[in-house]
Amino acid sequence: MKKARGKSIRKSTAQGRSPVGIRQVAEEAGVSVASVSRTLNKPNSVSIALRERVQAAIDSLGYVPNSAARSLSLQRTHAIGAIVPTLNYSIFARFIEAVQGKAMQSGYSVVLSTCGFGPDYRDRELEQARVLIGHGIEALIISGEQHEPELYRLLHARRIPYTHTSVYNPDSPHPCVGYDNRGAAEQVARHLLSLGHKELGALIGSRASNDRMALRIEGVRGALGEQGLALPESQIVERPFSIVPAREGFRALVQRNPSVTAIICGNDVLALGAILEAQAMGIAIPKDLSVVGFDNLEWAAEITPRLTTIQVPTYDMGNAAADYLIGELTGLPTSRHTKIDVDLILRDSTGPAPGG
Amino acid sequence: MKKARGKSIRKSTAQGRSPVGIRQVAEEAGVSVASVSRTLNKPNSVSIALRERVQAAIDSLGYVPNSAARSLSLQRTHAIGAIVPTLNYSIFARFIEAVQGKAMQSGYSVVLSTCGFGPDYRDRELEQARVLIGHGIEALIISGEQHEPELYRLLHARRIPYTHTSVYNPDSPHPCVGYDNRGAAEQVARHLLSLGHKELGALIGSRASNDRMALRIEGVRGALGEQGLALPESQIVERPFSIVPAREGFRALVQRNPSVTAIICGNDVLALGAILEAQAMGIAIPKDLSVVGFDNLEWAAEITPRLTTIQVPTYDMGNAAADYLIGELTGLPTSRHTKIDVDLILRDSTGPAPGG
DNA sequence: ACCAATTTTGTAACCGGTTACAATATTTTT
DNA sequence: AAAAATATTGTAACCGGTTACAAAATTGGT
Repeated sequence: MKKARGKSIRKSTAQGRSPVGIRQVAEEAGVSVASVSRTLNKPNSVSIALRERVQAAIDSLGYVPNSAARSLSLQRTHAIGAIVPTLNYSIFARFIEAVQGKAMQSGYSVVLSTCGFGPDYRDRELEQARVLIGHGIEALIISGEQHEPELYRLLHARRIPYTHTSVYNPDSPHPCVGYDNRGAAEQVARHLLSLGHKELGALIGSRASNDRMALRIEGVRGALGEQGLALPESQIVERPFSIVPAREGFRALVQRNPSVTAIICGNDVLALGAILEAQAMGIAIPKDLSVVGFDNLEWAAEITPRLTTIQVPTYDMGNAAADYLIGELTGLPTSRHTKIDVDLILRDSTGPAPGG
Repeated sequence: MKKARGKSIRKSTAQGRSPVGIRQVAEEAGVSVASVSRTLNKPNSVSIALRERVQAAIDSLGYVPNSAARSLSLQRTHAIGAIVPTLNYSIFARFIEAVQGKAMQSGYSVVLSTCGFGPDYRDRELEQARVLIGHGIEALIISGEQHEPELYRLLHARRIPYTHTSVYNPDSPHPCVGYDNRGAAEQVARHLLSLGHKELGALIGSRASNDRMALRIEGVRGALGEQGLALPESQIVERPFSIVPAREGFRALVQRNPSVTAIICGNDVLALGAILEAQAMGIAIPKDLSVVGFDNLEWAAEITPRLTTIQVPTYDMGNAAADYLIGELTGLPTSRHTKIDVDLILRDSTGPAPGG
């Protein structure tokens, strides 16, 4: 049963990788494989003469280490996974960019997936997570705080550090890096209340597939409740984060609730849709109606009227999330719950309630 | 010199991975490792009884295959790399989203990097590419057609398939999936010429760090040249792709060249900046001045005036790029140069030249 | 110059999968 | 029922790095 697989005739398929391994380098340099490995990984533990000999061999053979072998041996892949709903919204794009930058600084790569904003986002997320885990990620970033229990089971079973993002919940058993959605929405509502608004409307994303939206509605209701006011479901409209649906949603909302004097939007895109449609309908902002956004996208300060919105330091959040996970992976002290501060930016899209 | 590394006492660090390997599963199920591997990879080659026994063992032990070992053995990582200038511009974000979706369908993961829009983008790109290659990517997507020669050397040495994107150049020795930047710009210029415009301005990104911009200027000059017209450097302004610099650039451009009646912008964000600043300056669009964008971002049809721009099917481009590389990797027939068609969308930001 | 302490280098056993080949079990053919 | 063809299973040698331990070489002290 003994047999020797062709060693001299290496795989030579069209796609064949370079047949230069550490052993070839060792032979070329006339040293042992250990010395080559050491030259690469801790050059100081090796004499200068040997180091130079090895380096020459590496250069002449064009040797490049095999990452899979290295990963297998070290039991480390140096890959971090991230799943966001979409990249097509600049908040997430910027977030990922920050994560990637931080990760790279520490020698990690980012493997990316998106799960969409659909009602099945949890299943899709789980599916993506399986692929990422299958790819060997050492840590995982997920968005929001509603996820399949199976996802957590997978992560725990493999002891993969992870963190929620875009949410801050110090009481959660899960780590998180994010902001206080409820508090931010409260702040928005209080601002409107202070301007004399009593009847609010909300143009948001689907709560069923975006837990941040649900938290923000809670926040609005909390602030209203303090004044004995309420936000009935009929004054809430859920629409996808796109301008056209936002316009249509805005129209439905104000036509159904003519007494509403201010609209809280789930993000700046919805707010933009609201403003555009209001303009088309001849509704003056903020004279007839106030509009508040969320995220403070680049153009929020440039449109007319300039948009009152919540400023989210997405880049900081990405850095913090990456820091947390890398800290966990390298055994550094970390805190499970990181709060990212957001600010209400007052601009021209909010004003006193009409006839207030 | 003989020694046995503890086999019974596996690594048990805090970060230690699950010690369940294929051999443990085999033992639990009372079969050989080959059978376990076969159960996982070609279930049909194994009897039902054995398959069920193995599956039970896998479930009871919570076995998850080690991707590094698999990669090492198969000499495949199933990872594709992608480097884009930034994710913070929806064209690239959508592109990556498409690539990722396609890749996942074929069982590949996407490892992502950004290299920015700075003058040093080539070096940063090379650096990122090194990391990605070190991570074991099997193919690489890069943006545009200007790259460090060293990058190509690296890719060729490892026989890593790659493709340029956002550019279409059938004469290039390099594969590409993209559109004809020169032709698209020609089309834009001809449209303006047909409206009677004779003095054009260009508000674009840095040509030095974005080869697409240079190609488009060539296109504009080509179309103008046919009519004996020209686009002097003084009528070209380069600015970062952000609203604030765009506004400032627009102002500089029109103040320096009062006779310009139409402005071709490098993308829709620059065009938006131009429109906003024009409005602030009391310049009527399109009556006094025509503005054309590029990319047809979501809001281009929604702003006032609706933006005339070039529609780029970014999603298709991402799909095509992924298809090309996966085709290369799996030995399918592919074509080196894939053209993505773009269209000029005529809207309200362009009109007859004033007094024409 | 001689022996101990220290530094440098080499050997070979891992990491956890895949798979060629051999051996055994089952089905089909004669 | 025996022989031949086919299907199933097992053994162990890979993939290409890292590193514990041993051995060799160098340095230092007296």
